[in-house]
Amino acid sequence: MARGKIQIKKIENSTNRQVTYSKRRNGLFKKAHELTVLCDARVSLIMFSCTNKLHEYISPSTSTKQMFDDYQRATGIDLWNTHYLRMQENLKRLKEVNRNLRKEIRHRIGESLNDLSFDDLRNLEQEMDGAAKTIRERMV
Amino acid sequence: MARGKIQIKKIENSTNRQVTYSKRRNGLFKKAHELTVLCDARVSLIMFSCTNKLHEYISPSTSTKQMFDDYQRATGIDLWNTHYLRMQENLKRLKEVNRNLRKEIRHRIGESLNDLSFDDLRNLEQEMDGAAKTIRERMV
DNA sequence: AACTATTTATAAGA
DNA sequence: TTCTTATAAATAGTT
Repeated sequence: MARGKIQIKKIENSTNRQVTYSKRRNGLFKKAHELTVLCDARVSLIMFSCTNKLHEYISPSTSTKQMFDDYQRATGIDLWNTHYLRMQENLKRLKEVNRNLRKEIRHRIGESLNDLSFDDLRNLEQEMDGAAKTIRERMV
Repeated sequence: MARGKIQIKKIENSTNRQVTYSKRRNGLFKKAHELTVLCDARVSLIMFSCTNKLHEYISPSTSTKQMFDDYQRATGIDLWNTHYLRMQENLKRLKEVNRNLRKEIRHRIGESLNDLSFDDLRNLEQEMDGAAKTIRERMV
């Protein structure tokens, strides 16, 4: 029996804490579902116990991902930032590679030669002659 | 006074629905906070009313973003997927472009010539000769 | 927003 | 863990 007002402070006895967590978790889920149905609302309820066990409730009309997306839209907070940053770095790196490949092609068609030293030019010229020769042999 | 069991089904009168939403929302927040304190748990509670107004509770010891990250880690579900799908397509496109640039370079050093028609080869040869000439002029 | 009759949740004991 | 039950808390309907 519930004897006396309960105090809202951490339950120190870990067994009691676990039991209370389990009971109240179910209570919260029930309330969340009732709110969903009664008021046609969408509810996402995620909890981690102090032992980091995950429990969640999500309104049947939606999904956790949808709620996250909607939350982000509603708050303007970029929850994806970390992941996004990693991909952005990847993109940047690829664009740099792309730029260098284009530059190399320009050199091979005789453009942007200012980039190159005399030695570079000599090597390039020899490569070009060799390649042209290979191509001519191919065409016979 | 609460007269008779309430039925758990959508409240059709929109004023009543709004009032009930507001009351029960507060009840849910209170319960969520009590669970947080009593049981040392972390709770994220996000709701959208049927008019799409956002309300949320988050345990003081954490943040919504942290909860999303932890949720993702705990479930293994990649919630970022949709979000980075567009970036992934961008990455794929850039890789394809880079692949083509590399192929063009190979042609210009006399490799992978099987890809090319006779006309391609002739055009390439002429480009190469012109470029080699430009380079030689440069070296003078 | 406040009231209150009831229902509902739940703490502790079994 | 599940059930019981005394009591606290929430709340539906009303004002």
